[in-house]
Amino acid sequence: MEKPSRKERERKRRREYIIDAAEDVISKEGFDNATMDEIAQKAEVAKGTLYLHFKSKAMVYLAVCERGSSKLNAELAKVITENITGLKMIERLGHTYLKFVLAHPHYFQAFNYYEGLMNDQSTYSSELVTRCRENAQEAMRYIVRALQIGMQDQSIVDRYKPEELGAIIWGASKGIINMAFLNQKGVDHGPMKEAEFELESLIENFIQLISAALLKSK
Amino acid sequence: MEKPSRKERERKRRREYIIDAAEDVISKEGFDNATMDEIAQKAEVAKGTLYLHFKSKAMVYLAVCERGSSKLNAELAKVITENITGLKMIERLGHTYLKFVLAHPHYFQAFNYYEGLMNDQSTYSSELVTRCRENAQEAMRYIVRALQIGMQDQSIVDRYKPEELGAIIWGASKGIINMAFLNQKGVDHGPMKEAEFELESLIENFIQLISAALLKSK
DNA sequence: CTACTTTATGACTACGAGTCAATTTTTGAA
DNA sequence: TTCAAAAATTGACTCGTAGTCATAAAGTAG
Repeated sequence: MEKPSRKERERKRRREYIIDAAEDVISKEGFDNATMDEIAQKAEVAKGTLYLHFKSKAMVYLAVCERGSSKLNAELAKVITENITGLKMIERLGHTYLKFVLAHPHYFQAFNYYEGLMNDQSTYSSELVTRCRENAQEAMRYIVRALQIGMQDQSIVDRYKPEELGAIIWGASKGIINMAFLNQKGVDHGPMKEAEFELESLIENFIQLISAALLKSK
Repeated sequence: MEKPSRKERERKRRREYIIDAAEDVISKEGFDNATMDEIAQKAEVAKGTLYLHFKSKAMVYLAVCERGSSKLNAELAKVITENITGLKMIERLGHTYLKFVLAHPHYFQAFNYYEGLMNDQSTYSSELVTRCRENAQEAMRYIVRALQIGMQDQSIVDRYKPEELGAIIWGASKGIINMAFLNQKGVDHGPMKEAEFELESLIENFIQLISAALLKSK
């Protein structure tokens, strides 16, 4: 009989719709000011229904994080299939990431939310946390893959362990983009008031710097 | 007459004591779970008194951030006075930063809190926000200074603008340390489960990578 | 149609941030 | 030393929001 399956799909659809609503509210109100009541209203369900699908507000936010990181991974995956050198791939991954967070700033906030949660109470474990973590691991694996390709095709020095280098590049990219984001908010926020660096130029130079360090000079 | 000054000092002392209490509570309960009531109790004042010194919970947290960044800057400043090459200074700054956040994880969380605030509502402005921002700028300026020294003493290539490079190194360092922190929480958290990278080794390699990119090879 | 199960609802509770009228302490003039 | 005005302190209170749960509605099947 198809009924359990149909019901399951129905449930999934409703869940996705709630996440849509959450994204709307978050984008409009900001992460801190969004309320469960608002999200419920936007999703056209009662608050109680929200809690049938998500155990807590944090879980809703993590669902947004999961969706965002899945979307990001889909774009990163595309880069890996391109027929270019490993070094060029690293550059392309950086640009793809940058473009993604510029296009979807609320996902970037969701990523930060996830990390904040993990930092605060490691006592968090759930299906969603696991999936967010796995997505982050996957993103990093694309970088590692590009590094391996680059070491193979001789475009990248093989002095480093790709896994460790991948972690470094991933972390550093997030840090730089985070900082650059701060600078966009308000005229003179962020630590770089005096110099008017553009987010793009900053990332551009970072990629260049990494390339310089990775370049097989010979 | 000394009275207004004495009163002022008295007030300052009380304020510092409240920040002490906030740090205690934050360290024990975590940033999210800390409550104003707890902080008040720890500081041995009524909640109302807390609000005479700080306009909101956010301001208490920003005060912690400001104190932390001031302490960090004091340590970074010491490095700048050492009689070493600019390149070596960059390494030493990185290690100093790492040591600091390991010793005071709650300050690191406070830094992240500040950045989260700035990301969420740019509509925040106050004496404290300004000071936190200035402290962040100061930290970055130490890096820039080291880069300039390095370019002077020929230990660092002068291909890049020191200000921009400084921003990159500062942002990247924060990102890497943040990620490495995640990994410490719980056995298999963070995006680097499979490989057991140590925070230290990660930063070590990052510094090496930067050095490789900066090294004046000739 | 009916009895039973599943899903949805929103009034309600719990809790913590922030307020403020009342109280205590400090100050300084007489 | 006294006393009244000013300043500092208090904690009971309000208010908003996360999360709950008894009740109602919708769905299912015999």
